[in-house]
Amino acid sequence: MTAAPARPRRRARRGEGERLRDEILVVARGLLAETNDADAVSVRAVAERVGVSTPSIYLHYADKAALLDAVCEAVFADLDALMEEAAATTTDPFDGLRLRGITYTRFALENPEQYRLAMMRMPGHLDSSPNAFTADDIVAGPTHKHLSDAVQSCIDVGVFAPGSDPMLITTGLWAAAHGAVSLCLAKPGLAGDDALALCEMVIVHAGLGAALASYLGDPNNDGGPDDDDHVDISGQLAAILRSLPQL
Amino acid sequence: MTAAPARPRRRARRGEGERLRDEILVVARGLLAETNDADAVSVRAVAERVGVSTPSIYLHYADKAALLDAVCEAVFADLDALMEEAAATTTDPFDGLRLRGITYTRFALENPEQYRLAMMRMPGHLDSSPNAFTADDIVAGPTHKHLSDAVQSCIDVGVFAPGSDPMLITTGLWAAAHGAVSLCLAKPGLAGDDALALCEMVIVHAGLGAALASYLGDPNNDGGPDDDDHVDISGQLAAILRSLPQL
DNA sequence: GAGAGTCAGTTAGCGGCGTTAACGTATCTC
DNA sequence: GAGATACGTTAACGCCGCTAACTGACTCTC
Repeated sequence: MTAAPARPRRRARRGEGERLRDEILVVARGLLAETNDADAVSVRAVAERVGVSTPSIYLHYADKAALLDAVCEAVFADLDALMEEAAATTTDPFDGLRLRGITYTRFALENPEQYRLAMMRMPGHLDSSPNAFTADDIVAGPTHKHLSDAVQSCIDVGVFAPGSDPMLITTGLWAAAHGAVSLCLAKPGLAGDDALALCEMVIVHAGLGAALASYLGDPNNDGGPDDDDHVDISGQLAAILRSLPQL
Repeated sequence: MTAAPARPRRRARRGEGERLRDEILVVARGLLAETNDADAVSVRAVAERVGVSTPSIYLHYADKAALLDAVCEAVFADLDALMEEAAATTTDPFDGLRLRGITYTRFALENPEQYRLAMMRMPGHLDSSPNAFTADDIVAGPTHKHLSDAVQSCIDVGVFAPGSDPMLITTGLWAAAHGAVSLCLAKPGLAGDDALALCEMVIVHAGLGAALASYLGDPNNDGGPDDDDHVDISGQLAAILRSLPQL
């Protein structure tokens, strides 16, 4: 059986071809959420569930990758709103970064397969299209913009040293949050029983580290390529840290 | 043609069944390195290249996932040695952490598909076996041990505050390095033209952040679940950082 | 209202994949 | 030489993504 829909689908009227497109998207997204397995979201399975023949999918999506991309896009459209909603609960810029990060990682932990599709695929693969979520999409998207604005606010209040590159810090923070959450997803158990707690720790550390580095001037990055002046980094750092007041 | 080997393969002698197992592993690893695409490493392609029929693979590996796991294991066996070699060039514990991290990320950037297979796959997928590189394998492996020893050395010299949990810090540093490199692999262009530089930055920031946090006592983690005492975190932090001596 | 056009699908099929069942055959033991 | 058996082979199943070719229903024009 190619498809045996209980009620044999009223065919779309003349101008309503787009209706099926949306229906396919909804079904694919639902199937992905149910199975948490992108392999289970086959073109055939989606078509059957929609109640339509397999090749009909290709009338609305160029290939499977395009369909999955659309699903990711739909899912990620919610993420930025969630992050900004979370950040709105504080007025402190540094805390805003933290809240955004926590929301980001929680979202990923709650939508693992969607996150994997959007952020853990490598370009050039069979199941990955050229139109997929690229670096350009990330930088152009609202999330990156909101994040870098928050970083700029931190620069303004002096958490990051004046003159710091907000884009670089933004990317670094994103990388840290992504690393924590993707590691938790790929290697469950590594973070113990509270993955979100590890993610928060990594995020906070990344923020603090970026702040400290911006004021210290990155060690090992000061003397050109051949800086084998083996100073006692650990000793100096420890001395500085020991003399710190409690927060 | 199922396989047309130039010289029609001498069949293994009675006790030498294991020879083919190794040969398959070598071919699979080579194919992966050549194509940089796990999808190109099909059971059929490997078999043809070895000069053997497809089902013969299953005499030596339970399924495709098991074969890929074996490839990953073989590749990653080199990584720990590389990292320790790099760390041996310094006596400073904190610098040792940094060098290990850089070596780790460089290895991943140079062996992207192998790294992806080992660290960016999620369990429960079709191409992922239960025997795959798990959290337990990581913790039990030499790399994690060497890394946590180095973290302990940093605690001993006071870079991380006395009483810090070395395992937690180790996992956090690993997450940061993983995040930087996996983001560079999944979203090329995000790090600009020098992915390794971004990775190094993220690694250094993670280390500095963990150090600073260990002495500050994590802010936002001090007052129990309902710590809505909205102190001016950014202001306090900025004040502390501004008073820092130059390294 | 009859014919033309085209939108929105269908049926049939290709080549590839991972995997299994059933069958051969070279090699060693006695 | 006669089994026994380790080491493979041939054939096939059911999935997959994807394409070519066709058809029926609607709508527009004359």
